[in-house]
Amino acid sequence: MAYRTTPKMARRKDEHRRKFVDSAIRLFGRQGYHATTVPKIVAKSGSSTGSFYFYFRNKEDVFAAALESLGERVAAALNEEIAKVWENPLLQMKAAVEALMLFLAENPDEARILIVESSGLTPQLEAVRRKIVSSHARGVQNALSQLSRRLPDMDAAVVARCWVGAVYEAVYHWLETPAAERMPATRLARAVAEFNLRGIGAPKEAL
Amino acid sequence: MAYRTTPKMARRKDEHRRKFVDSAIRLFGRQGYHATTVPKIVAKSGSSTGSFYFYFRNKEDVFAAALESLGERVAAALNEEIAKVWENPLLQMKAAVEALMLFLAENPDEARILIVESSGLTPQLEAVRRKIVSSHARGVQNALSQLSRRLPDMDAAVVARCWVGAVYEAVYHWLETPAAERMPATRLARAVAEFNLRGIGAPKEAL
Amino acid sequence: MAYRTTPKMARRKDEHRRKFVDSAIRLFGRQGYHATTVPKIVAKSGSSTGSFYFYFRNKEDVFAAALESLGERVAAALNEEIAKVWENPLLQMKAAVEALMLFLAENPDEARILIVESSGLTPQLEAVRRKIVSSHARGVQNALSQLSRRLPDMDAAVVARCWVGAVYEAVYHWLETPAAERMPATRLARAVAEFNLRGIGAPKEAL
Amino acid sequence: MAYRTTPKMARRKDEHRRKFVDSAIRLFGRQGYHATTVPKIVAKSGSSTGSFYFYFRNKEDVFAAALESLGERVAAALNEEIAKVWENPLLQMKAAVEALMLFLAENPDEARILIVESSGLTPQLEAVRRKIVSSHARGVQNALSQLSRRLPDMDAAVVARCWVGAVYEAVYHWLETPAAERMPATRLARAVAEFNLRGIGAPKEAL
DNA sequence: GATGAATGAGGCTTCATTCAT
DNA sequence: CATGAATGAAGCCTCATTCAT
Repeated sequence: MAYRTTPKMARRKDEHRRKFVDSAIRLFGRQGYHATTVPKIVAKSGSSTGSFYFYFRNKEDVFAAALESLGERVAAALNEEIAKVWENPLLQMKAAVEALMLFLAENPDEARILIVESSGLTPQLEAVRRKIVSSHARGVQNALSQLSRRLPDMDAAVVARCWVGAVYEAVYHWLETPAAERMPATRLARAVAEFNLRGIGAPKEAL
Repeated sequence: MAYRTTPKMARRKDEHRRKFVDSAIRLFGRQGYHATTVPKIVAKSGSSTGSFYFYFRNKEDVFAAALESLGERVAAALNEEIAKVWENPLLQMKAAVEALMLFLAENPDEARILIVESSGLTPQLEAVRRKIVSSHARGVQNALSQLSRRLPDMDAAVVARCWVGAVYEAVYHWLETPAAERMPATRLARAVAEFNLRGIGAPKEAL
Repeated sequence: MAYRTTPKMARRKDEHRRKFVDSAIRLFGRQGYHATTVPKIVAKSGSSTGSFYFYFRNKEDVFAAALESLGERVAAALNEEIAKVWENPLLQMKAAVEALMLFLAENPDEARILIVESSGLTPQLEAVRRKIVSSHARGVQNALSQLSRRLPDMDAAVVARCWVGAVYEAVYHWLETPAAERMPATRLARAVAEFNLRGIGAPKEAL
Repeated sequence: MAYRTTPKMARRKDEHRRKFVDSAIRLFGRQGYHATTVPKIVAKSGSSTGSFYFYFRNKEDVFAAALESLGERVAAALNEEIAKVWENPLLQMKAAVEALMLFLAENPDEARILIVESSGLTPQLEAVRRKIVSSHARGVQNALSQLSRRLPDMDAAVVARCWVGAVYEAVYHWLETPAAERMPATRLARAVAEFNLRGIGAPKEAL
């Protein structure tokens, strides 16, 4: 009678699904959305077409899953660093830039997906991407609002976008540079953080 | 008799080719690289498949042509504005941001091609794109080097990337915003210019 | 201990199987053979794929079961009505047409399966279908043979087919007509019965 | 300049398209709609997938084309025979049944498509089928209306359906019968014609 | 007996590109 | 030079069926 879903089965299912997402991240990050075909994801996962479509509605759906998984990890990395300096908004902002940059520098596939591959796709995916990017921008906007007395008058939304754009482009360029010619990631992170802090008009001591 | 090509014929040929490039820009800008098919370009150009492949090696080739055409127009727009304030590097930088932003805001198809659609493509195309983006960054870097005595020590290359990234992301977000909710392009341009100038440590008077 | 199957279990088993057949009839009747997928039948039955394949060899097998179930019900309906007028072959034929038509009109899913959905399938299924249709035709043929003296010379087998074809096509067309524009089923039944009786050369009084 | 479409090219195009339709009729008639795959049609046509989709929007589209081609041929066959007896509606009806039956008996693939394969498909195809079948039914209805004074009161639309249904089922059954056991097609045609004429109440002399 | 995850063959379709006219 | 019909590789996805639990 009714061998219902055992916990063991559930775990296997989760792992199977995660295997797909992981393979997808690797492929999307390296070959891009369009060059990554479902058969490739399936092959890399060591699974079957049928299973793929058991777990995902379609290719777009895995991409969304990849993006979400990635978003969670970025958020976790950011929050951890920000929490360490909770008492000071300026330090938070600096920590945020640096944490984000380091995460992206250390996870190039994820970085490419977030920065270049997830634009210009379907509205669905744009929405997922926007959720992630906006959460970065919003973090900046929040911090800015707490600092408003001490900072020059600015259009917070625009500034937040500049802030994010500076990070993304810097990382992207860094990733495109042959590894041998790259500066250390930490130095890159610091430079971008300084640019951004100056951009929002932070006092020199904060740098 | 039998001279091969009259000047008139050459002009006609150029026009034919240009028609393809123009159609391609409109389509790539609105539908993206992959959604834009060769048949669509041909149809919009009122020409034929055969002619298309007479003028371009393949689809990638029109995209490159579109990108180059676009790059020239951006450069022209930038140079014109920069030339007006040639005596002052800081003013030049401000003029550059504003000119670039206005150009992109007024040419959304071109903007989308440059910012979002040309990522994740073949190395060939990435190279063309990078050439354009880098030319912007290089302009910034040059200006910076002239100012170095008056500005804080910075990693000029990184700063230049931040600078470009801020512009692109701000425009991108602006373009994605429904037209009814957008701020005026000029205000956006000024806000970004200020962010960037502050980012490079320009004195307050320069803003 | 260890008797294998109690009567109660057997009943449960039957019910389980019948649930599948009923769901299948609904789906085959409304969506057709090919549009009806095994997962759909399973879902509608509130059961599981595994169980489905325990009770049926394959999809074709449920369809056959559906067809057979349907055949039995049609036969029962016919026999009941025919029995009421057992003494008079002409009345029997009239009763048969009317009973068949009313059954089909009242059971549109069954009608569609019998008339339209079961064509163009495998030889196996065609055989099952033909068995049912032929049983109708045979009934007609039998009745005809009893009447042969009073009726014009005819090819009984052909006439029987015409008889059945007239019924099916009339019902089919009636079912395809939007409910609002349909004539009452009883009137349809009478009209077809008259056509058929005239067709076999029945005297006017019999109509 | 401008080697526009020559007549020769146009003819080739027509022939290419017709080759597809012919192959499709053979396959649809023998294997049915679902068992007939696009690859099979392509193979039988000795052409290529690309060409197929150049001439037809999709599989449904060839089926419609096949149905239409078939409809035209049936109509032509009917009209020819009917024209020979234009002065007498009853003779017309008889001629119509016989012509239709002979056409179907001589073109079994077409017959199967019309009678069994074209039901229960998409609304689009149903519409095409209905157009053909209705043209038969309408022919009957018209003839009936001219005879109404001399015939018993009947529901003309229903009678027309019965008429068509009788023809179809009789032919279908005849086609399913092994060739060795079949009666001659002409005898079948006459038997069905008589059934139908009696069905509409034609006087004995007309048979 | 029951469950539902897993499989993979194969269908439909698109589109970049070639080539005869 | 121009035209557009022709090609076929390859992608996405469905679904009947199996099998471990």
